[in-house]
Amino acid sequence: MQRHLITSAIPYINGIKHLGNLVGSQLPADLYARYQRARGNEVLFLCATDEHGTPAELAAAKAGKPVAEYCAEMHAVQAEIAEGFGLSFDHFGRSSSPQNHALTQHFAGRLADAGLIREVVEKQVYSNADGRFLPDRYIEGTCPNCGYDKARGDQCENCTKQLDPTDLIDPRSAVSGSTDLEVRDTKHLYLRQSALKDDLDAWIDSKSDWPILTTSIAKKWLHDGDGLQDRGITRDLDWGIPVRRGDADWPGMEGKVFYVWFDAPIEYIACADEWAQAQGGADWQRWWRTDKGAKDVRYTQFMGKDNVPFHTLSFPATILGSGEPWKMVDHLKSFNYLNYEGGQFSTSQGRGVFMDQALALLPADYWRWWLLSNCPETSDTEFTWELFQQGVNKDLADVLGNFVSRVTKFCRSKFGETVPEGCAFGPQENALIETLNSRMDQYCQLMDKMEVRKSAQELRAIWVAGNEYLQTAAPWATIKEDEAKAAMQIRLGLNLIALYAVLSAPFIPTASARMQDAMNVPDMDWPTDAGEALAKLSPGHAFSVPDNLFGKISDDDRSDWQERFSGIRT
RNA sequence: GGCGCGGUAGCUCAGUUGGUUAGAGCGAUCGACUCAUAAUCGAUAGGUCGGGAGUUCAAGUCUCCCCCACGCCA
Repeated sequence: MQRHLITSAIPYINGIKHLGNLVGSQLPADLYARYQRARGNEVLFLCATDEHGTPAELAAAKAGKPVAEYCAEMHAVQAEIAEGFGLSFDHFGRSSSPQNHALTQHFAGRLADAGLIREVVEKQVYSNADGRFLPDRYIEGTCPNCGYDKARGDQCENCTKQLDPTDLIDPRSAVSGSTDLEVRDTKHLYLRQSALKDDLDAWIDSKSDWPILTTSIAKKWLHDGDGLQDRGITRDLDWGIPVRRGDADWPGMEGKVFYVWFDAPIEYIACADEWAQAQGGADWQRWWRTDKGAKDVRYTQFMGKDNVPFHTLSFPATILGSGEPWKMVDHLKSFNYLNYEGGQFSTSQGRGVFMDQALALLPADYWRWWLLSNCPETSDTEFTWELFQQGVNKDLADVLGNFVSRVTKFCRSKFGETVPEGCAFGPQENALIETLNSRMDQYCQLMDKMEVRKSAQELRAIWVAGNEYLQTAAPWATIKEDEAKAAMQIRLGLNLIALYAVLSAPFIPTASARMQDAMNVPDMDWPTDAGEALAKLSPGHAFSVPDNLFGKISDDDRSDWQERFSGIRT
C-alpha cells in the first residue's frame, strides 16, 4: 500500500474563490486524493485557509468585524462551499491555528540558529490616525508623473509608472484617508534565501519529472538578474503570528508578526497537526518527518502557476534551512489559468463565476466534470458558457446519463427490477471486456501520472464503449428472437453501470453514488479485471431505476447565465 | 522596454527524445437504429501545424528573424 500526502494551495481568506481558483488546485487535488483512496492507498489530503496579512485586516474592517471573528466566519463559509463541491479534505485547517503559530515560530528559530536570518532596518510609512504602518499599496496620492489622483504607493494604475510611497504628492492612507503620515524606521527579519540558492538549485535539478512550467518558473527566479533574493519575513501588523524565536522572545521584534508568505506554507505541516488533534491524537509526524515514519510517503502539491515560486523556492528554503528532516515535496503539479469568455477570471474585479454562484446553478458534478476534463493543464484554457453547455450535455447527460437510463428502463419493462440471468457471454461480450481492460489500464496509468484531461478522455471512452456495445448487441432486437441472449446483454449492461460508478467516482462522486445506490452495491473495490467486475451483479440481484442522472442545460439557461455573469459581481 | 508561455482542423485542445498518409472530442453533413434524457452508433468532409529563412536524408518538433495574443517584471 502506498502512502500519499496531498496538499492543495491554500485559498486566501478574504472572500469566495472563482472557478479558475478551484480548477487550479483544490479540484485536481481532490481528484487525485479520491483516486488514490479508491485504489486502496493511504491518503492524507490537506487544505486550509490562508488568513494573515493586510487584505484580511481590511476586509474585516470593511465588514465591521474584528479580524479574528471575520476570519472564523469566512473559514466556515469556505469550508461549506468546499464540501458542496465534494472536496474530500481530511482536514480543512487555518493558518491562524495555534499549531501553525508554534511551528512558524519554531522554523524561524531554527533558521536564526543556522545563521539564515538577518535584520534589516528599512523606512516605511506610518499612519498616525490608523495607528499602523501602511504597506505601499495602501497609500494613495497624486502621481508625480501623470497627475492621476488615485495612484498607489507601489504603482500608478493610470500611467503604470512604478513608484515609491514618498514620490506621491499629497499622500494619504487608503485605509482611513488620513494625511497624517510619516516615514519611520522599522526593523525587519530577512530570510537569506540567497545563501540557500545552490542547495535549491541542486534540489530542483533532481526533479526531472516535473512539468516544464514548474521548473522553468523556479529556474527563472533562481538565475535571473542577481539570482534569488533575500526576502523579508516580518511585517508591522497586529494580525498574524507574533515574531518569536522558537519559544523565546525575539528582542527588538516586539509587536511584529511574520509575513504571510512565510507562515502560509508552513500551514501545510501544521494542518496535519490540526488534523491529528481533530482525530483525537493521531500521529501526524509519520506524514511529515522522514525520521518518524514519513520515508515512504509520496508528497504531491497542487497549485496554480502563480504559486510556483513559493512552493519551489521559498517554502523549500524554509525547510532546508531548518536542518531538520522534514518531508520535501516529491511531485508538484501546477496549472495554468482558466479564462472566462475571452478575458480573465478576476477576484478583485468580480469577473467570472464564483464557487457559491456555481453551486446555486447546478450540482457539483457538472462543474467537476467540465472543469477537470477541460482543465488548463498544459496551456491556458477557455471557459465559455457555450462550451460548458455542450460538454456537460454531451458527456454527462447523453453519453453517461442516457446509458444508465436506457439500460435500466429497458430491463424494467422486459425483465423487471432484478438482474436477469440469460445465457453465458459470447464473443461480442468478450471483445468488450478486452476493450475495457485495456482502457481501464490506460485510465489508471493516466490517473497515476495526474494527466487530468487525458484521464477524463479515457473515462469518457469507457462510457462510450457501453453505448457502442449496446448499439451492436441491440437487446431490443435480440429479445424478439432469443430472450435468453437479450437477458444476458442487459445483465452485462447493468453490471457496466456498477463498474462505471466505481471508475467515475473520482470525477463525479455524487452521480457515482447514485449509480451505485441504484445498482444496490454498497461496496465495490476498484476493478482490476473487467470480466470479474461484470459478474459482480448476479442474476436475481435487485436494483432500481434511478431518476435521470443529469438534466440538460437548455439554450435558455445558457443565455440567461451568460447574461447574468457578463458583468461584475456585486 | 526586458523576460516567460503560447500561436496546430469552424470551436476547445493532444502531439513523447526531429522519422512513414498531422490526432481527439465537440460542431457540420450523410447513413443506421428506435431500448433511452429528440438520446445512441457508424461514416464523411475540414489543417501548406502564425509568416520567412536556415540546419538535416528527414521539422509541427531544432536554430535565427519577424508578426500576433496573453502573462510576469522593472
